[in-house]
Amino acid sequence: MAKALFRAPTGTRDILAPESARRRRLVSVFADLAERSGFGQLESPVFEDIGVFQRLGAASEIVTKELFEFFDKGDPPRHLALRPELTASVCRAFAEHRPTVPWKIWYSGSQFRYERPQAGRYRQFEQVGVETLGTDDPHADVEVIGLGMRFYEALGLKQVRLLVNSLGDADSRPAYDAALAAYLQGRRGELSEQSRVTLERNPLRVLDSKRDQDQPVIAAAPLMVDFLSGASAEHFATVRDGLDRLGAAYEISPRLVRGLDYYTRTTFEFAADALDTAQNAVGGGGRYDALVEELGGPPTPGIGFALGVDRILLACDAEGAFAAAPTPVDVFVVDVAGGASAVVLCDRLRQAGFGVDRAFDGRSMKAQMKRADRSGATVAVIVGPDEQAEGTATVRDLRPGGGQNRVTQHDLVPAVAKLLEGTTS
RNA sequence: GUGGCCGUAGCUCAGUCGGUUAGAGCGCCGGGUUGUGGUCCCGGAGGUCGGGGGUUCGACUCCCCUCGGUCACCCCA
Repeated sequence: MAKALFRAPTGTRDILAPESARRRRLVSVFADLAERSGFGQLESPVFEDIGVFQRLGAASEIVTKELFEFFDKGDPPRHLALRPELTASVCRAFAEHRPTVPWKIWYSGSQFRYERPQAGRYRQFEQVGVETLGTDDPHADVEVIGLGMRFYEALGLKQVRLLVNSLGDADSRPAYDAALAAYLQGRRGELSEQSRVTLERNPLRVLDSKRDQDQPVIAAAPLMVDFLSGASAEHFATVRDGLDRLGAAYEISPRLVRGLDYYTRTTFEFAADALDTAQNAVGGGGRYDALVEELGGPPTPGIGFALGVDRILLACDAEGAFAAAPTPVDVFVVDVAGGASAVVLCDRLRQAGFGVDRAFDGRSMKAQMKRADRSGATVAVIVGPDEQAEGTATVRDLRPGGGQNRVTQHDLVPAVAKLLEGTTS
């Protein structure tokens, strides 16, 4: 047995059928939902000028150490990076094209982060998402969050929890940051070594720590909700009211921070309780009211989310939802008279709209019938020397107790259609 | 980037205290008389035991390195 010379790079993988079809269906469910909600698709490049992502914030690990970056062959070379997320690309596209607002888009695609892989975490991973730019109406927040919620429902997931928080705006955030930093500095000695480093860089992120040692300090930390400006508090209240009107079950999670530095006001996360791994966030997002401007566009508020396809599928596995299923063909053509007839009959049946497969390499009838059975086909079309000589084909019903009869090749399509009546294909 | 665990057929796994030609199930291929699948029976192919080095008379087994996987921290989808 020859040994494979190469394998998929660390953190990447091949997705074979039927899992690949399942992913395609998932994206299709999302696309339908988004388009029915007035979102149009944006396809943006897989790589961008590295500056697009560096605007995400110097304190984000995503841009400080997780970027796949490279130079192209330009003169001078361009400094580029594979996208680690899509919101920045969306904002760049907005600043570049200046579409009329509100601009509502959805996307799906691969993203890349250089991290150590683990359960639900890959270096190349796929997300679907939506973004609404050009309005800071809290009802836009509700529409976006509600869309995420309905998507999980559409997949059949039951154990997805919605967590919401507000990080405040430019009027409320500085006071909170100062209060939090002061508090954490005061209890610095109780924090883990890593949290002390985080504290210098971005105090808010200390709230994200999962280390046991930090929990007592975090539990007593000042809360953003107590620092919200009037406008921010009102925005948050309207979002919550809207979620209530949708019948959404959600939890206020006052320490929900999220990793991207650009978030303002509303932030939220979808946690899959069926996943007992550390990576149980199957989606997350929030409002980013300054990002477009950061990227050279006009001041433009935005709200959106990204949902992790890989993790959602893991959650589906855990809940037994949205199962992968092989896509069977309708007809299997068995040709034991040289195989030339199968070439023509397959083509004719496919043109008639049926799913059709066949065997190669001149295998025995028994072997080909076995293939036919395993293909999941309902009907086998058999051509042996007799049929070939008289221009006919044997049409066999592969279902238990099914019979067979011989028809002229001219009548093949209607004969197959008759047998397949009532089956879904 | 740091740490724990794990690498034996395509897949899931056995493999004794270090001892002869490394096994099973599933899958795959072929056969069970004249052209017919599923169940059953028989047979076959397929592994330099992740790679390299070391200890030993002898290594799948013990040690080191390396690569890969996995889980956790970190980070986040």
